[in-house]
Amino acid sequence: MERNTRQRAAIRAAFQAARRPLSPAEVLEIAQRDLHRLGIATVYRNLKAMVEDGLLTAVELPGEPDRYEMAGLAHHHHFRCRTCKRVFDVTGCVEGLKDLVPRRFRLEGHELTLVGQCGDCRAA
Amino acid sequence: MERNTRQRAAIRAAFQAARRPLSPAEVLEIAQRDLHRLGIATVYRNLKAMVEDGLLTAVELPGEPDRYEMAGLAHHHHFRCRTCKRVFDVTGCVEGLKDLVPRRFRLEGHELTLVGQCGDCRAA
DNA sequence: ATAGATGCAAAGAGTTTGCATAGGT
DNA sequence: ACCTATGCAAACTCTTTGCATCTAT
Repeated sequence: MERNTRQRAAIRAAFQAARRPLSPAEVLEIAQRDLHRLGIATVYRNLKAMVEDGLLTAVELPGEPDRYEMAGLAHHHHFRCRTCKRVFDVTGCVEGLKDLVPRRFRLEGHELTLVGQCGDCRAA
Repeated sequence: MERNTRQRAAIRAAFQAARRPLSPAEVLEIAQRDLHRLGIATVYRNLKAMVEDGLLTAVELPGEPDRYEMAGLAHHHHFRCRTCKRVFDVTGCVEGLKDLVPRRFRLEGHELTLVGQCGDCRAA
Protein backbone atom coordinates (compact mmCIF):
# COMPACT_ATOMS: atom_id res chain seq x y z
CA MET A 1 0.00 0.00 0.00
CA GLU A 2 2.46 2.60 -1.14
CA ARG A 3 0.38 4.38 -3.69
CA ASN A 4 -2.11 7.09 -3.07
CA THR A 5 -5.06 5.73 -4.96
CA ARG A 6 -8.43 7.35 -5.06
CA GLN A 7 -9.89 4.17 -3.56
CA ARG A 8 -7.72 4.53 -0.55
CA ALA A 9 -8.56 8.21 -0.26
CA ALA A 10 -12.29 7.46 -0.40
CA ILE A 11 -11.94 4.87 2.33
CA ARG A 12 -10.00 7.25 4.54
CA ALA A 13 -12.57 9.97 3.89
CA ALA A 14 -15.33 7.62 4.99
CA PHE A 15 -13.75 7.26 8.41
CA GLN A 16 -13.17 10.98 8.75
CA ALA A 17 -16.79 11.67 7.91
CA ALA A 18 -18.29 8.94 10.06
CA ARG A 19 -16.38 9.54 13.29
CA ARG A 20 -17.45 6.18 14.59
CA PRO A 21 -16.37 2.58 14.06
CA LEU A 22 -17.38 1.24 10.66
CA SER A 23 -17.87 -2.28 9.37
CA PRO A 24 -16.41 -3.24 5.99
CA ALA A 25 -19.89 -3.09 4.47
CA GLU A 26 -20.46 0.39 5.92
CA VAL A 27 -17.12 1.54 4.55
CA LEU A 28 -18.02 0.22 1.12
CA GLU A 29 -21.39 1.94 1.17
CA ILE A 30 -20.02 5.30 2.26
CA ALA A 31 -16.97 5.26 0.02
CA GLN A 32 -18.99 4.23 -3.01
CA ARG A 33 -20.88 7.51 -2.84
CA ASP A 34 -17.68 9.17 -4.01
CA LEU A 35 -16.24 6.36 -6.00
CA HIS A 36 -18.89 4.32 -7.74
CA ARG A 37 -16.48 1.68 -9.03
CA LEU A 38 -15.16 0.35 -5.74
CA GLY A 39 -15.06 -3.34 -4.92
CA ILE A 40 -15.50 -4.94 -1.55
CA ALA A 41 -12.21 -6.79 -1.96
CA THR A 42 -10.40 -3.48 -2.18
CA VAL A 43 -12.08 -2.36 1.01
CA TYR A 44 -10.90 -5.45 2.85
CA ARG A 45 -7.41 -5.14 1.44
CA ASN A 46 -7.13 -1.51 2.44
CA LEU A 47 -8.59 -2.00 5.87
CA LYS A 48 -6.05 -4.72 6.52
CA ALA A 49 -3.19 -2.60 5.19
CA MET A 50 -4.29 0.44 7.15
CA VAL A 51 -4.39 -1.59 10.34
CA GLU A 52 -0.88 -2.84 9.64
CA ASP A 53 0.26 0.70 8.96
CA GLY A 54 -1.22 1.81 12.26
CA LEU A 55 -3.79 4.12 10.69
CA LEU A 56 -6.78 2.11 11.86
CA THR A 57 -7.49 -0.31 14.67
CA ALA A 58 -9.91 -3.20 14.59
CA VAL A 59 -12.88 -2.99 16.92
CA GLU A 60 -14.11 -6.46 17.77
CA LEU A 61 -17.63 -6.56 19.08
CA PRO A 62 -19.47 -9.52 20.54
CA GLY A 63 -21.60 -11.22 17.93
CA GLU A 64 -20.94 -8.57 15.32
CA PRO A 65 -18.66 -8.35 12.32
CA ASP A 66 -15.46 -6.47 12.98
CA ARG A 67 -15.51 -2.69 12.83
CA TYR A 68 -12.60 -0.36 12.29
CA GLU A 69 -11.80 3.06 13.62
CA MET A 70 -9.03 5.65 13.48
CA ALA A 71 -6.05 4.57 15.53
CA GLY A 72 -4.49 6.51 18.36
CA LEU A 73 -7.62 7.28 20.32
CA ALA A 74 -7.42 7.26 24.09
CA HIS A 75 -8.52 4.14 25.94
CA HIS A 76 -12.23 3.85 25.46
CA HIS A 77 -15.04 1.40 24.94
CA HIS A 78 -18.02 0.97 22.65
CA PHE A 79 -21.75 1.32 22.73
CA ARG A 80 -23.91 -0.56 20.24
CA CYS A 81 -27.41 0.66 19.52
CA ARG A 82 -29.85 -2.23 19.36
CA THR A 83 -32.11 -0.28 17.04
CA CYS A 84 -29.87 1.21 14.37
CA LYS A 85 -26.94 -1.15 14.92
CA ARG A 86 -24.48 1.71 14.86
CA VAL A 87 -21.51 1.65 17.19
CA PHE A 88 -20.29 4.66 19.15
CA ASP A 89 -17.22 5.36 21.21
CA VAL A 90 -17.64 6.03 24.91
CA THR A 91 -14.84 7.57 26.92
CA GLY A 92 -13.69 6.39 30.29
CA CYS A 93 -13.41 3.02 31.88
CA VAL A 94 -14.59 0.99 34.85
CA GLU A 95 -13.06 -0.13 38.10
CA GLY A 96 -12.69 -3.45 39.81
CA LEU A 97 -11.49 -5.45 36.84
CA LYS A 98 -8.60 -7.05 38.68
CA ASP A 99 -10.92 -8.44 41.33
CA LEU A 100 -12.77 -10.53 38.79
CA VAL A 101 -10.07 -12.91 37.69
CA PRO A 102 -8.82 -15.92 39.65
CA ARG A 103 -5.46 -15.35 41.29
CA ARG A 104 -3.65 -17.76 39.03
CA PHE A 105 -4.78 -15.99 35.87
CA ARG A 106 -2.96 -13.04 34.37
CA LEU A 107 -5.16 -10.19 33.19
CA GLU A 108 -3.67 -8.49 30.17
CA GLY A 109 -6.56 -6.58 28.69
CA HIS A 110 -10.31 -6.16 28.52
CA GLU A 111 -13.07 -5.19 26.18
CA LEU A 112 -16.31 -3.69 27.30
CA THR A 113 -19.33 -3.37 25.07
CA LEU A 114 -22.36 -1.48 26.21
CA VAL A 115 -25.66 -2.09 24.50
CA GLY A 116 -28.85 -0.10 24.51
CA GLN A 117 -30.42 2.65 22.51
CA CYS A 118 -28.65 5.69 21.13
CA GLY A 119 -29.95 9.22 21.46
CA ASP A 120 -31.26 9.41 17.92
CA CYS A 121 -33.24 6.19 18.17
CA ARG A 122 -34.53 7.03 21.60
CA ALA A 123 -35.92 10.32 20.35
CA ALA A 124 -37.56 8.71 17.32
CA MET B 1 -36.73 -30.85 19.40
CA GLU B 2 -39.12 -33.10 21.19
CA ARG B 3 -37.27 -36.35 20.98
CA ASN B 4 -34.54 -37.53 23.24
CA THR B 5 -31.98 -38.54 20.69
CA ARG B 6 -28.53 -39.78 21.56
CA GLN B 7 -27.11 -36.86 19.60
CA ARG B 8 -28.85 -34.42 21.83
CA ALA B 9 -27.76 -36.33 24.91
CA ALA B 10 -24.14 -36.30 23.76
CA ILE B 11 -24.28 -32.56 23.19
CA ARG B 12 -25.77 -31.96 26.61
CA ALA B 13 -23.15 -34.22 28.17
CA ALA B 14 -20.41 -32.20 26.51
CA PHE B 15 -21.55 -29.07 28.30
CA GLN B 16 -21.88 -30.83 31.63
CA ALA B 17 -18.35 -32.19 31.29
CA ALA B 18 -16.75 -29.00 30.05
CA ARG B 19 -18.16 -26.54 32.60
CA ARG B 20 -17.12 -23.65 30.41
CA PRO B 21 -18.49 -21.98 27.26
CA LEU B 22 -18.01 -24.10 24.15
CA SER B 23 -17.89 -23.20 20.48
CA PRO B 24 -19.85 -25.32 17.98
CA ALA B 25 -16.60 -26.92 16.85
CA GLU B 26 -15.64 -27.75 20.44
CA VAL B 27 -19.07 -29.26 21.05
CA LEU B 28 -18.69 -31.41 17.95
CA GLU B 29 -15.26 -32.60 18.96
CA ILE B 30 -16.26 -33.48 22.51
CA ALA B 31 -19.59 -35.07 21.60
CA GLN B 32 -18.05 -37.12 18.83
CA ARG B 33 -15.96 -38.97 21.39
CA ASP B 34 -19.19 -40.64 22.49
CA LEU B 35 -21.04 -40.58 19.23
CA HIS B 36 -18.78 -41.04 16.27
CA ARG B 37 -21.49 -40.44 13.70
CA LEU B 38 -22.42 -36.88 14.58
CA GLY B 39 -22.66 -34.12 12.01
CA ILE B 40 -21.86 -30.47 12.50
CA ALA B 41 -25.30 -29.50 11.18
CA THR B 42 -26.90 -31.41 14.01
CA VAL B 43 -24.74 -29.58 16.50
CA TYR B 44 -25.84 -26.23 15.11
CA ARG B 45 -29.48 -27.26 15.03
CA ASN B 46 -29.39 -28.50 18.59
CA LEU B 47 -27.52 -25.51 19.92
CA LYS B 48 -30.11 -23.25 18.36
CA ALA B 49 -32.97 -25.32 19.70
CA MET B 50 -31.46 -25.52 23.16
CA VAL B 51 -31.05 -21.76 23.24
CA GLU B 52 -34.70 -21.36 22.25
CA ASP B 53 -35.71 -23.84 24.92
CA GLY B 54 -33.76 -21.87 27.49
CA LEU B 55 -31.27 -24.64 28.20
CA LEU B 56 -28.30 -22.78 26.83
CA THR B 57 -27.37 -19.17 26.30
CA ALA B 58 -25.14 -17.78 23.58
CA VAL B 59 -21.89 -16.21 24.68
CA GLU B 60 -20.76 -13.67 22.14
CA LEU B 61 -17.11 -12.80 22.31
CA PRO B 62 -15.29 -10.07 20.44
CA GLY B 63 -13.67 -11.40 17.31
CA GLU B 64 -14.47 -14.99 18.16
CA PRO B 65 -17.09 -17.46 16.99
CA ASP B 66 -20.07 -17.69 19.31
CA ARG B 67 -19.82 -19.95 22.34
CA TYR B 68 -22.63 -21.49 24.31
CA GLU B 69 -23.03 -22.27 27.97
CA MET B 70 -25.63 -23.63 30.35
CA ALA B 71 -28.38 -21.12 30.98
CA GLY B 72 -29.46 -19.81 34.34
CA LEU B 73 -26.07 -18.88 35.68
CA ALA B 74 -25.75 -15.76 37.81
CA HIS B 75 -24.63 -12.56 36.11
CA HIS B 76 -21.04 -13.06 35.14
CA HIS B 77 -18.47 -12.31 32.48
CA HIS B 78 -15.84 -14.15 30.49
CA PHE B 79 -12.13 -14.54 30.36
CA ARG B 80 -10.42 -15.69 27.18
CA CYS B 81 -6.97 -17.19 27.35
CA ARG B 82 -4.75 -15.88 24.59
CA THR B 83 -2.67 -19.03 24.64
CA CYS B 84 -5.14 -21.92 24.65
CA LYS B 85 -8.13 -19.93 23.34
CA ARG B 86 -10.41 -21.43 25.97
CA VAL B 87 -13.05 -19.27 27.57
CA PHE B 88 -13.81 -19.27 31.30
CA ASP B 89 -16.54 -17.75 33.40
CA VAL B 90 -15.62 -15.12 35.95
CA THR B 91 -18.05 -14.13 38.68
CA GLY B 92 -18.81 -10.61 39.73
CA CYS B 93 -19.10 -7.38 37.86
CA VAL B 94 -17.69 -3.89 37.68
CA GLU B 95 -18.88 -0.47 38.75
CA GLY B 96 -19.24 2.82 37.00
CA LEU B 97 -20.97 1.59 33.87
CA LYS B 98 -23.69 4.19 33.94
CA ASP B 99 -21.17 7.00 33.96
CA LEU B 100 -19.78 5.97 30.60
CA VAL B 101 -22.78 6.57 28.38
CA PRO B 102 -24.01 9.95 27.14
CA ARG B 103 -27.09 11.17 28.94
CA ARG B 104 -29.33 10.79 25.94
CA PHE B 105 -28.46 7.13 25.50
CA ARG B 106 -30.24 4.34 27.31
CA LEU B 107 -28.00 1.65 28.73
CA GLU B 108 -29.72 -1.73 28.64
CA GLY B 109 -26.88 -4.17 29.08
CA HIS B 110 -23.21 -4.78 28.83
CA GLU B 111 -20.69 -7.44 27.98
CA LEU B 112 -17.24 -7.59 29.45
CA THR B 113 -14.52 -9.81 28.09
CA LEU B 114 -11.26 -10.13 29.91
CA VAL B 115 -8.25 -11.44 28.05
CA GLY B 116 -4.96 -12.76 29.29
CA GLN B 117 -3.47 -16.06 30.27
CA CYS B 118 -5.23 -18.79 32.23
CA GLY B 119 -3.68 -20.61 35.17
CA ASP B 120 -2.83 -23.72 33.18
CA CYS B 121 -1.03 -21.84 30.44
CA ARG B 122 0.74 -19.58 32.87
CA ALA B 123 2.14 -22.56 34.72
CA ALA B 124 3.30 -24.26 31.52
C1' DA C 1 7.55 2.00 -18.52
C1' DT C 2 7.03 -0.39 -14.44
C1' DA C 3 5.21 -2.50 -10.64
C1' DG C 4 1.78 -2.04 -7.19
C1' DA C 5 -3.33 -1.66 -6.63
C1' DT C 6 -7.80 -2.65 -8.47
C1' DG C 7 -12.04 -5.23 -9.97
C1' DC C 8 -13.97 -9.32 -10.84
C1' DA C 9 -14.75 -13.90 -9.94
C1' DA C 10 -13.53 -17.97 -7.71
C1' DA C 11 -12.03 -20.09 -3.46
C1' DG C 12 -12.23 -20.64 1.65
C1' DA C 13 -14.21 -20.72 6.37
C1' DG C 14 -18.25 -20.85 9.16
C1' DT C 15 -23.19 -21.45 9.38
C1' DT C 16 -27.75 -22.73 7.53
C1' DT C 17 -31.05 -25.32 4.76
C1' DG C 18 -33.22 -29.10 1.65
C1' DC C 19 -34.13 -33.71 1.27
C1' DA C 20 -34.08 -38.65 1.73
C1' DT C 21 -33.63 -41.78 5.55
C1' DA C 22 -32.76 -43.50 10.25
C1' DG C 23 -34.67 -43.96 14.63
C1' DG C 24 -37.66 -42.28 18.89
C1' DT C 25 -42.05 -42.76 20.40
C1' DA D 1 -46.15 -47.04 11.75
C1' DC D 2 -45.53 -42.30 12.12
C1' DC D 3 -43.15 -38.35 11.87
C1' DT D 4 -39.29 -35.85 14.00
C1' DA D 5 -34.35 -35.38 13.96
C1' DT D 6 -30.35 -36.75 11.50
C1' DG D 7 -26.54 -36.91 8.00
C1' DC D 8 -25.02 -35.45 3.90
C1' DA D 9 -24.38 -32.09 0.55
C1' DA D 10 -25.59 -27.90 -1.41
C1' DA D 11 -26.55 -23.07 -0.46
C1' DC D 12 -25.35 -18.78 1.85
C1' DT D 13 -22.68 -15.12 3.98
C1' DC D 14 -18.53 -13.03 4.95
C1' DT D 15 -13.73 -12.70 3.92
C1' DT D 16 -9.60 -13.78 1.24
C1' DT D 17 -7.01 -14.84 -2.96
C1' DG D 18 -5.71 -15.37 -8.11
C1' DC D 19 -5.24 -13.07 -12.17
C1' DA D 20 -5.65 -9.91 -15.94
C1' DT D 21 -5.97 -5.02 -16.26
C1' DC D 22 -5.52 -0.36 -14.82
C1' DT D 23 -2.96 3.47 -12.97
C1' DA D 24 0.10 6.23 -9.85
C1' DT D 25 4.66 7.11 -9.91
